[in-house]
Amino acid sequence: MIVLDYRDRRPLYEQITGRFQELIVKGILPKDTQMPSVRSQAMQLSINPNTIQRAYSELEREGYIYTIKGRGSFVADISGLLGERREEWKKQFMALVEEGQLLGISRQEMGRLLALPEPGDMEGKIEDKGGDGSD
Amino acid sequence: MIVLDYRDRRPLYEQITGRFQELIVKGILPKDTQMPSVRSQAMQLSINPNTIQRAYSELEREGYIYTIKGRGSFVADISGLLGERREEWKKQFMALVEEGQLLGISRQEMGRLLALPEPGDMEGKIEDKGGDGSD
Amino acid sequence: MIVLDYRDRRPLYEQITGRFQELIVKGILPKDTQMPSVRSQAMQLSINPNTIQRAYSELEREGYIYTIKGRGSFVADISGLLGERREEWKKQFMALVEEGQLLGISRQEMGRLLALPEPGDMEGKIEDKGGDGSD
Amino acid sequence: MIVLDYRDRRPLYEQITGRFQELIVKGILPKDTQMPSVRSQAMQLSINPNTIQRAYSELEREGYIYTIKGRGSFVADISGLLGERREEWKKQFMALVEEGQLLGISRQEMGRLLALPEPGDMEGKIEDKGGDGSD
DNA sequence: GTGGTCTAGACCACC
DNA sequence: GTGGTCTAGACCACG
Repeated sequence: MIVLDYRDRRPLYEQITGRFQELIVKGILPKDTQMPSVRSQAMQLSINPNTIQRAYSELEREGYIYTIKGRGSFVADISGLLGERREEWKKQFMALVEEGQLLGISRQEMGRLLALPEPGDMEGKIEDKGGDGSD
Repeated sequence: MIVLDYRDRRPLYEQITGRFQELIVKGILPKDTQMPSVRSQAMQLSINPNTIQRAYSELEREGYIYTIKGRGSFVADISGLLGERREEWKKQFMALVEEGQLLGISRQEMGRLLALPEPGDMEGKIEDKGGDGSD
Repeated sequence: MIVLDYRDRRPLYEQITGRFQELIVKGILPKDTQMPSVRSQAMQLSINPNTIQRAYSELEREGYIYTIKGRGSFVADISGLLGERREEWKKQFMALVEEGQLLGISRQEMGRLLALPEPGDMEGKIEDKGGDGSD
Repeated sequence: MIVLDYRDRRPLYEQITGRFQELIVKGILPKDTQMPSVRSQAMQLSINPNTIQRAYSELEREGYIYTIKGRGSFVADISGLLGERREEWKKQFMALVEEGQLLGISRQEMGRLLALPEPGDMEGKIEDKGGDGSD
């Protein structure tokens, strides 16, 4: 379910939280689904349990999962949460847009930025990083 | 040069800084142009000199103008500043866009938000507000 | 037994659950007492049976009542439940108090907050009052 | 400035964030004061830098400090923040109080809880901690 | 030098 | 078994 990209400059824990958020928001992981245990997930990705722990802590702090000590972590009910979050996001977005205009960036230009694919999305492309999987 | 909008919910000093930023960024006020003195500007707008003072302080803090004691305030050289600012802004923008996608907001939807005029911008237009369209 | 307050901003079902919780906690409705049927209660309050249904579901989920299909709903044995709940509540309370102190709110100030009646509490008293003092 | 209490069951990083919050809220550490570096603070307390790192991350997330990479962490301007936080806190407090009343806990009883010294507060008295004033 | 991330391995409390 | 905390030590990017 989770794939790590070591070429991505974002930290691992952030890739993990992002991916799980996506799965939860899209409903692929429904409410109350048990998350993989910290240790099993760490083994499956061949990384340190602490990294998973950190990712899960973030997810819990942001309301995407809830934790019962000794039992595990579970997908939270985000139905109410999402609406609020989106409103909050829109406010921030509009504020940033206005600020950008003050810097002389036109809305048209912003539109072009939106159309851009995310950097790092087509990883293999030009340089390909050479040694990649060396470790 | 500056017009205040008392319907705007933003504080006056913010309207003023915003407007001056725009004028400076667009090159209408070129580098080293002398800014109107605090007192004259205050009189011209019929507001308290403290408000102008605060606006100028903000502008100076943000690097748009510089002040020589006893002489007045002048438009700063923003050629270098602007590039950095824009880069910084773009980073923030792209980060916010990605965050929005995680909340399930499509880039298309963001585009629509961009197309919308900011609220408060057209106050005169829609309701027509009586005679204000005159200017 | 139940009085609705349409001036209250809380949803009706929440007013109902709250009131029943009070009645059960205070022992006015002892263990195994049969609850009014959904339909009769709805009629008595002149509201939609779904609202009562939802209130009862909440009460059941929280352990205040239990339901026997085809027979009705009955007040549960809360003797054990209440102790746990209270302990849990006290933990939360003490945690919140400490957090408040970190924000610079003194315990004395908190005491004053306690002395205040909650807003909206007296609305019913003034006008309607009705049978509330009955027990 | 910071003293750790190993008898306290709270995690170390939480003791540290709490103590710094207090120092910042009380104004003992004014705005823009540089925080001790992660490594120096860790050495001074004889604990692992990761623990300090975690504490500082929390403080930054909560708006008490800001960080400039490669430069250090600094006390943030909390003047605006505090008011909002307190309002938010009061809402939570009043909600919890109401919930407590539903559980049959009187406001008087809550008042008594407020008067209680925090548990773990007196520990130092008995043993006196020995020679802590060393620095 | 600074903060930030990650690993490896340990111990605790909870259920 | 589960999550949560902590240590020790490493490497990175930034300035």
